[in-house]
Amino acid sequence: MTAFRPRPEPDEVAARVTSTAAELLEVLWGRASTAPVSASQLRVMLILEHHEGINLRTLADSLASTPPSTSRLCDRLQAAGFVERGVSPADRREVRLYLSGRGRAFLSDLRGRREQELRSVLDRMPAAQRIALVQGLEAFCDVAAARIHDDDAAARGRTA
Amino acid sequence: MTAFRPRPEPDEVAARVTSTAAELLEVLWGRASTAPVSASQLRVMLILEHHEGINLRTLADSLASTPPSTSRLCDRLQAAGFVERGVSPADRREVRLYLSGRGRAFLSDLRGRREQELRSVLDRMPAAQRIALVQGLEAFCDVAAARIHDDDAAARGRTA
DNA sequence: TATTGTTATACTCTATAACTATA
DNA sequence: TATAGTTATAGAGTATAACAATA
Repeated sequence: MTAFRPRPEPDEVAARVTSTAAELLEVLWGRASTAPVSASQLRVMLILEHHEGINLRTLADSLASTPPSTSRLCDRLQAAGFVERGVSPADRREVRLYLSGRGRAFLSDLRGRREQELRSVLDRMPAAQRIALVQGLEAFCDVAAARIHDDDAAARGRTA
Repeated sequence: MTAFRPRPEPDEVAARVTSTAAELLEVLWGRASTAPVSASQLRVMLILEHHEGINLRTLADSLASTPPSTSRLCDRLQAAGFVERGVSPADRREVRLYLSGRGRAFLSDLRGRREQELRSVLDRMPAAQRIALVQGLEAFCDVAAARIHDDDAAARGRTA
């Protein structure tokens, strides 16, 4: 089906396996309902969780979306009580966005339900492979978080 | 932030780490554009890839969606040339759905771009952890695929 | 004049209800 | 009558363009 590949690189194998695992996880997590929060709203909350007081334009950039769409998303999240708007003391044009207590509680609950789905798989794995998985994923998280952070900083540099 | 947890179980740690890794990956992959295919359309194509000739109702169930929404999704995928509709020989009410050659080519290209994003992380990991990750994820994929397959079969049992 | 955010409008995705065709 | 699929209608998400308020 795919083109001929002589001696696949180790990183290529790793990328293929990780890609497959992620697609399976997407199916698995599709079962842990995020209601009453949509996927888009969830992305907003995940960003707000780590960027207290971010303004609307930066949030739109982080979503790779536009200010009008993001504004409407925040309208509904605010109406639902998961997000709060405030005015910037420095610049009265700017809106400052916060995750409410209810918003944080919701994320915590959702993570609990998703991790339960995960455990149903992890429980059935041989212990040695599970330990290897954790060790590998911890390193993966370190590198991925650093990369995402660096890219965000670079994007701010270009914008500012 | 979270409740007191005496002696966390190994599986709990594994679930938390996997959950974190998945959230990071979601951000990372958000950068590999799926245009001109929406997220919903992509889910349809991923299911059709492994279920040749599935009918519309079963596809809707697999998406945890409804027949009308799924029908419209297929309208657009068909118009774009990624999906084909056929009539069932056994029951003329049923539609049989297929991924077209263009559809398969698109998935292959998307996977290539996503795996490139992944490699940018994997390349920066220590070799030992990368090997551990692959070993762990292979076992994860085996168990997850089996679980998803079992659940699908059980769902068919309840419906039929 | 430039920037931040919102409102106006149009298209996609989603759901429920009503409908057509087949079994 | 029951089932497979589509059409009708309404609400949410998204984008571009036009606008208001502030810098």
